[in-house]
Amino acid sequence: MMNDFFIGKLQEKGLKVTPQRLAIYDAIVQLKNHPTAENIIEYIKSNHPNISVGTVYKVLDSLTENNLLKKVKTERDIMRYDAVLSNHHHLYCAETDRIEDYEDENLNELISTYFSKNKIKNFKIQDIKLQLTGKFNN
Amino acid sequence: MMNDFFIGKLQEKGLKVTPQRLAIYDAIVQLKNHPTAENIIEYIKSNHPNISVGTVYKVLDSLTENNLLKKVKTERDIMRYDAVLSNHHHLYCAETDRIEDYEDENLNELISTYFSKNKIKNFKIQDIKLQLTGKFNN
DNA sequence: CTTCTAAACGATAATAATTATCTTTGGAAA
DNA sequence: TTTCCAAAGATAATTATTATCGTTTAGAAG
Repeated sequence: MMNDFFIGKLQEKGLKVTPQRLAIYDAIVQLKNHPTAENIIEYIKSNHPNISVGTVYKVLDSLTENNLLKKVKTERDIMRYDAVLSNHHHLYCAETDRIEDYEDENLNELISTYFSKNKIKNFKIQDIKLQLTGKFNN
Repeated sequence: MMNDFFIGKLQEKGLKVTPQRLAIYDAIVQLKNHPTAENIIEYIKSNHPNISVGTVYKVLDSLTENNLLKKVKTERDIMRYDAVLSNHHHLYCAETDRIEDYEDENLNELISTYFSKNKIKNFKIQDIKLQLTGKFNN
């Protein structure tokens, strides 16, 4: 089951497995479009009517700190969250604020090969992320 | 002179050339590290003690709308601004929040060639931006 | 050089997202 | 069962940003 991975990760990090954490994580997985805190609250409201806004932010924060989630930043000043942890890039439409994950091993290969041949002076790369801005056809 | 370019751009866009706009633009150019609105206000306070916070935000907004500035987003929820308009990428250190511009025509070439051969289905690319996270050596 | 007017500014209030504080709770461990 | 602490809930506070609105000013026109 999907959540077994997440439960395992929580335990591995010494974080308690709580209904709130499960619900929030599940919401991010279900809400494909890299939801905001507000989206998440809205989504889980039916099952968890009493969840506190502060709790959602705290959970998002601790999960991010523990690398169980990633923050996604856009042009707007609202933080969004991503449950996909594998190395991937983002397709972003500025008009609709839609974000989709884009995985491309060949591209990663190409870029990291490039940088292994062309070092940047005074900078040690830890992560390379591509933001592809444009328009979705559907 | 540096500002002639900017003044020309303002006029071209039908925007009035005001001391505030000149000061704000100059601040962003001088403050190398992609300043926040607050950084800018702090910087120009000596010459323009009476500048209003709202004005700074409005100027940043209209200059961004008119493509005289670019917004730069980081993990943090503070917007930062960039006066360099040529196509470039960013080197970003999450620890120090330092951001440097990174221009690399060969890399741009490499990536755009890749995407002209490998189209993304359902997505039309308008802009490709690389966020290189890591550490500066100085 | 004056006049005129929309654009821009300054001051201030308002909003929205996020964070902090403080109390309560629930479940693991003694 | 009692103790203990991480985590949740409620609420207040903060922070960046936006909106409002009266006043000023850039710059075109006379």
